[in-house]
Amino acid sequence: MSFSYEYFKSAFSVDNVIFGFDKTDLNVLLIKRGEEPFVGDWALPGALVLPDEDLDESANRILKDLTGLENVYLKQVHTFGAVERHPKGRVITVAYFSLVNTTDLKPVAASFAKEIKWTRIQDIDSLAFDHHKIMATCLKKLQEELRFKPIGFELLPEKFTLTELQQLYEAVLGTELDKRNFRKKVSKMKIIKDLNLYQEGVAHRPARLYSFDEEYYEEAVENGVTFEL
Amino acid sequence: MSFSYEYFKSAFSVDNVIFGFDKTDLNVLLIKRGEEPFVGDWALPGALVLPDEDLDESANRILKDLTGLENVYLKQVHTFGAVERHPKGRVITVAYFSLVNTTDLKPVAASFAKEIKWTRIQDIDSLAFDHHKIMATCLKKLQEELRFKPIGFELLPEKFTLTELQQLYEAVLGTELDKRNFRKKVSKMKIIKDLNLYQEGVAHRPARLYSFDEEYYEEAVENGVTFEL
DNA sequence: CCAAAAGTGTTGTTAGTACACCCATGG
DNA sequence: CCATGGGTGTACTAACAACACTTTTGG
Repeated sequence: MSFSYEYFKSAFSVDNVIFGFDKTDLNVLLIKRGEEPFVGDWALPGALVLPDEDLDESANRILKDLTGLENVYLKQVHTFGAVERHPKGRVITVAYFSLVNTTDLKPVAASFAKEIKWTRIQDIDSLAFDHHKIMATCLKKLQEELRFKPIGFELLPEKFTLTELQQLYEAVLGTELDKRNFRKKVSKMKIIKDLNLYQEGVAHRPARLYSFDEEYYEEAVENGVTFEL
Repeated sequence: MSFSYEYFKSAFSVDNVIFGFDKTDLNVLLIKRGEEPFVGDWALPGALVLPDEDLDESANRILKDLTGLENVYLKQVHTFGAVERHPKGRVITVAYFSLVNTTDLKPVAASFAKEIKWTRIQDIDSLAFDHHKIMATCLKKLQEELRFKPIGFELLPEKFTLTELQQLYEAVLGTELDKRNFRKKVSKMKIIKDLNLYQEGVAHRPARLYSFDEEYYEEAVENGVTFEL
């Protein structure tokens, strides 16, 4: 392949906005950069795309390096290619977001990071490169998706209560929701299963536990069940 | 910028699905390729991204070369980066669609094309590279956008009738719509202006002409007025 | 028995859907 | 006067929004 040489020198990267949820807040996994440029600044985890690697694979690799997780909800959002976005040359980056269940999850700083941490979206101020814009774009996309597809379950543990589900929606959408209307709507869709189990050891009436019903879920994600809340 | 050299040889391109509408059908502008690979096959118009060119600029350039048009509705849709998608090397392509009003428009075959033509979407069978998949993805995106944003006007001439608008929605969404309900919905949104003008020279009762009201339109596009039809 | 969160129905309002006839023009 | 598409209203149904009290548990 000669024409890229003749053309110009450039690179592709993938940046991944990894969302997690912890009972009340929506969080993003950030790394502290260990390399120039922007050493010591917080940034989104990302990597150059390998020669024999599809874009989705690359996003999955980043996710696995940091969290050990595979087969997680992953969505390509937008490609950022402003000429000056990388101070050292032309780097076009494809942004993805992923949704992970953070229960029992200990992220580890991979090779390209000095440090790693979950940060509440409302606490993120500035990030390296144009990563703040990338994060904002991915958040907006997540909000849109959540309104029309039942992907919220991806952020929750296997067993969850309806209140947890509602808090998740409230955290992502940044709104308050009516408890009764929320439950009415959720139960009308057929995607959750009542496990006939209850919370234990809580100082109040224990909540029923639910899991989501994969059978209905798949088609609901495809066909975009309206989940306007 | 050294690391791209050390890394691997690759190129970025942009492919543009240019949609037009001609009273009854949704069309896409296709070119007949004048270069290897796939010489003589029909393909989407596309180009390599120039060193000092943003992605959106690149998509605009393709559009201007072929149609002479500028300041047209243009939307980035998805980036395709399968390792084997280009037989001569690694080329990652960013797909855009644009919406153009085809009245008084004569597209010209630019340098990279031997021939150019509007093709009805239902008549497109196979295309070079993975362009059929790209086209299908962009069509799906257009359909989604059209349901929630009033972007259909971009495909129509300045003055249009409500029946033309309805036929456009039917062509894009591939459904039939009820005339009275359609009109009710359109008039509830504040984005079109009655010009108090009528069609001339038609062998039936002449239809009123409308144009869209840019003042309301801008915010409706931003905020995503529900235009579910 | 107190604190804390779980759970549960009804009513009014709004948007959606289905449907059929008369009107204005050119030929 | 005929053919063609333009234009209009109503009744039924389904979804949405607002709202307050009783239940179950741990401490």
